[in-house]
Amino acid sequence: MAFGKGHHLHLIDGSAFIFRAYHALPPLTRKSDGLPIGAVSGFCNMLQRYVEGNAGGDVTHIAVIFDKGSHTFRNDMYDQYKANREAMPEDLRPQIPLTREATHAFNIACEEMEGYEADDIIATLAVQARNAGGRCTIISSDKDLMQLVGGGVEMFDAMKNNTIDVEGVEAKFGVGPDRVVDVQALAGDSVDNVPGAPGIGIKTAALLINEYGDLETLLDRAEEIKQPKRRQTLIDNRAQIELSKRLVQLDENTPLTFTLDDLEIRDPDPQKLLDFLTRMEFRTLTKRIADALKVEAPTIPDPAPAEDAPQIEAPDFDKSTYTQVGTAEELQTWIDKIYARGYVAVDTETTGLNEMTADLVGISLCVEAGEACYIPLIHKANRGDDLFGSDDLAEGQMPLDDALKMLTPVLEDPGILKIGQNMKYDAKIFAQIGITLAPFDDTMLMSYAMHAGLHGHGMDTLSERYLNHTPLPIKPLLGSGKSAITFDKVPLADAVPYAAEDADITLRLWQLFKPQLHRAQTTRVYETLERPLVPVLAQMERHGVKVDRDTLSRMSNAFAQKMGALEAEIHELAGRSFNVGSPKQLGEILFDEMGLEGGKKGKTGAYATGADVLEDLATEHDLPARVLDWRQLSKLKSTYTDALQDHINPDTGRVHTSYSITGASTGRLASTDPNLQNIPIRTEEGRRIREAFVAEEGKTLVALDYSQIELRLLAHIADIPELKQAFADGHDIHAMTASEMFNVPMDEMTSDVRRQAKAINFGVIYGISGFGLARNLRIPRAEAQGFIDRYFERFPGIRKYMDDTKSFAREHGFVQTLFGRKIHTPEIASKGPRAGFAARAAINAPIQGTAADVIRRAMIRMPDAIAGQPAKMLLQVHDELLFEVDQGAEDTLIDTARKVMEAASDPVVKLDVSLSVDAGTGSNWAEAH
DNA sequence: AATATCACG
DNA sequence: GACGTACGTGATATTT
Repeated sequence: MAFGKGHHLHLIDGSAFIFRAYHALPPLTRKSDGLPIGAVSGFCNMLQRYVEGNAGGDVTHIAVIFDKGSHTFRNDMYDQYKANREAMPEDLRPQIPLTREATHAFNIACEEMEGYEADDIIATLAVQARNAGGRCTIISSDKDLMQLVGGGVEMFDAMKNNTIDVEGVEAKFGVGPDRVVDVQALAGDSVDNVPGAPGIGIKTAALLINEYGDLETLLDRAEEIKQPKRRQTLIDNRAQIELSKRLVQLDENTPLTFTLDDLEIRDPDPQKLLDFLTRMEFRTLTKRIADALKVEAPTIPDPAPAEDAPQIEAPDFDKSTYTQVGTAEELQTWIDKIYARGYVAVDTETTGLNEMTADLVGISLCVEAGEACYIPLIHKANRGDDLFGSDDLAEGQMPLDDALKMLTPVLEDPGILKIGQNMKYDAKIFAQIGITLAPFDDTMLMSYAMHAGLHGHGMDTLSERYLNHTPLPIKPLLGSGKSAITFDKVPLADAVPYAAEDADITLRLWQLFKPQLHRAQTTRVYETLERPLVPVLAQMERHGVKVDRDTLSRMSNAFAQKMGALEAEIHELAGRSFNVGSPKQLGEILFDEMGLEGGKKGKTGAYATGADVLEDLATEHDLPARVLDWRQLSKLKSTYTDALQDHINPDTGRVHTSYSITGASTGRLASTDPNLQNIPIRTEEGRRIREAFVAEEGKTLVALDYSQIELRLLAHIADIPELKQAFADGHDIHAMTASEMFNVPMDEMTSDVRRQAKAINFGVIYGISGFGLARNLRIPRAEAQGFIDRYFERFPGIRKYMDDTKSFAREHGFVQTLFGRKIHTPEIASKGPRAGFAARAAINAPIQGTAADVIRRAMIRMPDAIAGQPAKMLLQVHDELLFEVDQGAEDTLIDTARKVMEAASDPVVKLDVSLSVDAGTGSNWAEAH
């Protein structure tokens, strides 16, 4: 039956798929010969997912459309068309023909045409489909295709998972699809190098087109335009605008050599498809598709090890080879294997995620890829959902004490390397029962040292990316929500494969990463900045900080009262009651019901009601000001005075945070459960929460913080003599900047002027923009830009640093700290606003990252330095360390700790600026700071 | 599960 | 009046 009513054609923009796949994935190579295949892999995955997602839908016809060659009829019209395109990356070029092959392998129509862009073919097909009475969905978010939308044609952005219809086009261009080319002709397109009219963007263009109806009328009647500059632009550039229109206008009459009927959906030939995937050596995808096609997955042989890059031969994952260890004899054979080898991958299973309260349930070991065991210790005989089940232990387990007696010498043997994934967790679990795990390697930290900025470092991510293997999920074992059980209730038949596999994966990752670490020259970072931090953090976390429940509870009550009063007042002012905590309802009250000006809706259609918006409104009305007060109290109560109480450990009376070593790409730590790195300090009311963080009876809290560490490092890294001098002279750096920028003598400096200068100094660290500074300081943009210009004039080295850093990142895909830590910035190569984000992140990363390295070094040296003193390090807050020390021993501690912190960069990095540390003491954190 | 908001350096 | 814009985090409440 010929294509017509009831048929639905899907057209995939092939180039868009390829580029997205290329940029979304790390540079994967085919194992056997090193051929880059990352983009092909991503392309196949996206294709597969797309086909899967539409199975059972109404799609009847499908095709992937590609560009062919770089020369098209548009180049004949205008030789600069797409002339500013960057050359295709070297490792992508060989993958292009493979994506065509992939499309054929999936048995999906694959079309291209010399001299035409993919967009023209798509346009022609879409129009044909529409004229035949059918529907067409274009899978692309390319704005050049938006002119086709309407009358049964729509677009689908597979990345954002949303459909672009006529309304979507109107939201983007301000005109309907039929006038999109007119707007594009005027606005031009920097990506495709379409000139358009200088100084006119989409907003203005839409305005003009809507006023005059269409481009031709507008150009004919250009004389009538009131704004002189705009009028002149249109008159002067008429030819260029008309050329632009011809460039953006898609050719709906491409001479196709096929018809819509040739695009009818076809089942793939399993043999052909699997052949292709096998040839590409896509292990995971081959398996998945074989499963979907209900045929046996072909095996992909591992390549022979090459001379220079030793490959470890690893068998496929096979959970049937994992064993359960239940007797002393069995355990002894494993211990013998460990001693024979000198290393072992270890993983613990516990009753929870909180190491302070979780109990050890079992231990898994792995000595060789595929050879792993699980030693269950306290698994229950019955599942937890059996209310009347006894607490009897399951069969086949060694007594806990016997097992630990045998394993402890191994775990503590200095000659046996223990390999783990996130060893801080296991080390804390073992520390609870008096076992000191050492020495160890940690695959999570190895990945962090090599891949920071590229992806997360959890086991699932690493296994999928580097072993092509999806680990067994824990969810089906534990359940979720109310019916969730702890691991000791998991039947051993399920527990053994799950637990043993984790150890197996860890060992394989270690075998893969260990040699790479050396090749990537990140060993020093791993050995000096990551691994030694683990025992230090484990100690701090286990020690915890004392938090006074009564203080928090009293504050909660006081906040609740104030909030109640404010809420009544707010409802009064609004004229009705509503949920003050709902930004959606608040926005409707403010902008719809009360009619306040300046309501801006975000992409979800809700009004923005952030603090900046409310502060502006506060000059007009009392309600926004009350809401701001209410929000502050609400935040303090829910996040701090209420929630912190729940984190007080009943056994220790202290709060034990958990630091994530790999959470922040720059090298900073992150603190969770609870986050103790964002306890309020900036407002008086919030600062009082720190009064609840107290020293134990007879002890004192000591806080030491680096003074202006990031600016000092900026002075060194960007090599700014004036800044270095100011630090050497002990001048207030923000005041000095203010003095320079605002022409205010130092002795007449007001705190407000200094505050502005401080914003500029920090702005520089963040990759400043006139817009950002203007918004931060609430000053006109031109004025902010003026400040920045003067700043760069005064400190030209700063601009050079920013430019140099950006080009380094573009060339290498990463930036580095003074200590060699690499922070990858893959998005720097992307187009559009993402590149801007990436550039600013690249500017910030060496500074923030070096500061993070410095305090890490101080922390690593601290335990030895203060050994013998009655003092404990409790918390780290990026540039601050908090200690608890016996009363009377404060001065000695401050003396020691300050020396360690100030000398932390020695001897690896010789800084041109000194590091300075401020100290404070008190019975609570508010006083000590 | 996503979004908005706001706490910190 | 092209465009969108400080860097790095985590927790909570509301809404989908």
